[in-house]
Amino acid sequence: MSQTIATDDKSLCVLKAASQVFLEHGFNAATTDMIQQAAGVSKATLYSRYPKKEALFAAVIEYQCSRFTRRVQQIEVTPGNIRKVLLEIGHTYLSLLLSYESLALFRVVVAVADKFPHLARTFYTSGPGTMTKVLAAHLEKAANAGEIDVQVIGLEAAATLFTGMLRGEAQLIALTHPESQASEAQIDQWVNQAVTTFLRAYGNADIA
Amino acid sequence: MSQTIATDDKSLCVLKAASQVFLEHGFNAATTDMIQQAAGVSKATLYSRYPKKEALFAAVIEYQCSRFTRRVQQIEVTPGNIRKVLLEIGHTYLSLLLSYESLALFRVVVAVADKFPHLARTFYTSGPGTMTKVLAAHLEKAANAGEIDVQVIGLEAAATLFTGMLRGEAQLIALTHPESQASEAQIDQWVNQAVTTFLRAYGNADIA
DNA sequence: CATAAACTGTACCGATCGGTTTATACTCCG
DNA sequence: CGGAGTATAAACCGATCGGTACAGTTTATG
Repeated sequence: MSQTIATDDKSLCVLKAASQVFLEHGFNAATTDMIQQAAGVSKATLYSRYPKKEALFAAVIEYQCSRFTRRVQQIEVTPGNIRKVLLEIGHTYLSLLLSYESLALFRVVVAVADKFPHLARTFYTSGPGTMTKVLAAHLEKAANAGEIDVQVIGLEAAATLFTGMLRGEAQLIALTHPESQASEAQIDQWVNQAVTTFLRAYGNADIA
Repeated sequence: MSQTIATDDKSLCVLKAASQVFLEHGFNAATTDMIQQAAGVSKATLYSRYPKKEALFAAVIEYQCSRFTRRVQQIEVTPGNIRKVLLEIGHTYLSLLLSYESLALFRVVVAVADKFPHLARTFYTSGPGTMTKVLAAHLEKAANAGEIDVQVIGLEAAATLFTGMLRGEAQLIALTHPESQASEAQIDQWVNQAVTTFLRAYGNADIA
């Protein structure tokens, strides 16, 4: 556990290089030679830090998950009405989700979920789990302010439904069309549709 | 193209065996020996039908996609109000989506999307694309009957938002928790939440 | 400078895998 | 009967990969 987090200059260097290689090629196709070369480090050094390929892979995934969690938690919104808040959160989250690293992490983790169930669960908690919590907190504030009413389904369910709408089509297209990058306008459209729908369902009439 | 579809007894046998092996292990981890053994066929026969591992893989994915499309198109609903229709479609689709084969197909296709962009696009069109079309048709009927009003965003956008809500959390949990199978009650809850939210947003008041 | 530790580059081992070849048997058709 | 075509099991080839061994070089320390 203490060794999964790089405490060393070289360890961190290896971790970053391994992140690149694993995220680009996946677990099987990534070779230790590629990682060693990308890190500018000899094979012996690599194996002195991480005894097996699987251990290095686990460290990489946990590292990337923690980075992702941090970026989700750092999402800040300028105060305003709930529509503006949702638009801002939605745009930031969707942009993050459609970034190369997020998509690659998703691909890799899902691909090896059977082999590393522990990492898959960590990914779920780090990504969607954290986002649900963050969003639920904002929804609660809006509910207390009387801007929305989600009593019918609860805060968390409302949050996951919103992120579901947000993510749904966008992530699917990004995953299955790896050569094309979503435009900013396209992202805005997805966010707008999700926010509009959510507020029509749970926003108070004078806001929607 | 004409050879990607099995016209032969043995070809079909190989295709089915290869489906099992590829869906379970992914492209890299699946070996031609495993496929040959599962098909009860010699290596020479296998290579006489599909010249390379990649060709066999492509045939498998296309085959599975076409099966998936057929199953989506065959979703039939007993006539009734839009809420009942959405509940029924939602339940059927979500059950299909959370089945072992669907999840495995998703995992495999997404994992190799960079290597086989063509297959990834085929998957998108076969799965979510078809579902959107089917659902949009039902929504159109409901709109003509005055049960819903989706003029604000359009039929297709409404359909993708609904499937997004439906799929969102459910598929994510299934993908990252491979050892646990979603219960029927859990599926019902997801469907109910999505339908409720959708109708609160776009259903006419006397129905919601 | 001396010593120990760590690093490097490379060669190597054993295993696996995609794909080919071979030697043999079965089946159909004239 | 006989030959063409196709099936099979099994050995085999070349390449790749995870991991180890090792001889020599750098670096930190006292």
